Amino acid sequence: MGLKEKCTEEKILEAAKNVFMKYGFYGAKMQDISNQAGINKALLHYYFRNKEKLFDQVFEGALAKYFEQMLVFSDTSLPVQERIFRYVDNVITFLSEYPQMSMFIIKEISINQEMFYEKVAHLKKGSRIHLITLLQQAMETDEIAQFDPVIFVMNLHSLCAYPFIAAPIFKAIINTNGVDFEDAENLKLKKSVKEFIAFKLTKTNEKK
Amino acid sequence: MGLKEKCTEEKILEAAKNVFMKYGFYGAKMQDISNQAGINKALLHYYFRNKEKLFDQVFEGALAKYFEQMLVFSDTSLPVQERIFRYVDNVITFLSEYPQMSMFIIKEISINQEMFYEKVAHLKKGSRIHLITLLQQAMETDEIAQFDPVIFVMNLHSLCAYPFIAAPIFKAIINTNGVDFEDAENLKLKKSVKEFIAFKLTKTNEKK
DNA sequence: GTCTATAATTTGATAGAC
DNA sequence: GTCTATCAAATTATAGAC
Repeated sequence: MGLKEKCTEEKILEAAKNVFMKYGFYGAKMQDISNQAGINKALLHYYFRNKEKLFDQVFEGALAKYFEQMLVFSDTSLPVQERIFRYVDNVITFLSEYPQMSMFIIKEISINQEMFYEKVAHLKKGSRIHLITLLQQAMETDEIAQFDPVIFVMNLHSLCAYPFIAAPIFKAIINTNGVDFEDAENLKLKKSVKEFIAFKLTKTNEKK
Repeated sequence: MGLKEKCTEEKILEAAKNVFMKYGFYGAKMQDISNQAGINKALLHYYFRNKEKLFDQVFEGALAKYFEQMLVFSDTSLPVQERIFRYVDNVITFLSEYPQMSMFIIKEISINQEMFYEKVAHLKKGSRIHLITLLQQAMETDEIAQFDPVIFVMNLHSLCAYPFIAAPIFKAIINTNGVDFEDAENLKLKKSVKEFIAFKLTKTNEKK
């Protein structure tokens, strides 16, 4: 495969990523994608056969990147809290580069759940440690405090992902109040999330 | 307007709400809506002229309901923390009834931002107290601890809204682990969010 | 008000020249 | 590999009978 060929394919994938992420599968138009890639519409079909296959490639890439962020949970050389801290750093940095990533993945999954189960099964192969399992084990050895791990994981993901999902609405509301929520806020967000983690992992008041 | 007429219009709106929320504007098909409403496709146009106008009605209704949840911030008879607690109860109960609400609103806004600014401007007329303003005032009078109100509001909305947004993906991941995240978890979620609020509002360690 | 039938438009996909 | 021209299918919207 020549250099030019690969270049066109990448231009298409890049454009497809942008358009699919913004508009979703149905909202994205092949014409838009080819325009943004600066090539002819017929070439999309030449390289990817049809819309669905092009979408799949974009979607799988996004999902894989998202799951990649969680590899740090498996780093047994670090204490549990430190692993979670690093995950927070990773995922917030990652999402500030791809702010529409969470929304894209979730929206497409909510429309077509079956698709997801296949892809996840594939990604789980990587023998990674699940955060919930990790927390349960750390509670048994008293490395961390006792709490509901499911709720905690939900809270954690909420704190990290939602600010980017809700950026459009939040910006609109906040900006009308004279405050500005931009990338510079990421540091504050990381700090706040870690504060929450430390609070949950070290507090001693939740023993039912 | 007769009884039967109103009933048809409501059946359409109900069906349109379901279909638009699940599939978004582009993914929703007029045929699906009419099928689900149990009426003929042409009637959609008779009552609402076109797809866009039908969508607008659904969207505005959703947005208004969401903003309605925040009225409790203006209840000056309650202490600040109690207002926020009640908001958490309200919004989580509300979202468990309409779990696709947040996603729907955010997704459509991210596609068409201009639309939103009009609608928000309209909704802000209601002389309601903005939570950020409320927090700032409470900090000045030392009713609550000092912290960044913007990050806090972001955290708060994250903790409440994201679990419902991410329900499809979270269910898929968690369930494969043998755990189940269902409506019964709402109480635990409320408790956890309130714990976070109390922690932020009463802690004394953040003075830079 | 409600339906059937059909027009008009959009859009994904293909054929074939270069 | 890339383009133009065109097809085929899906979908919004309308016309007109009842």
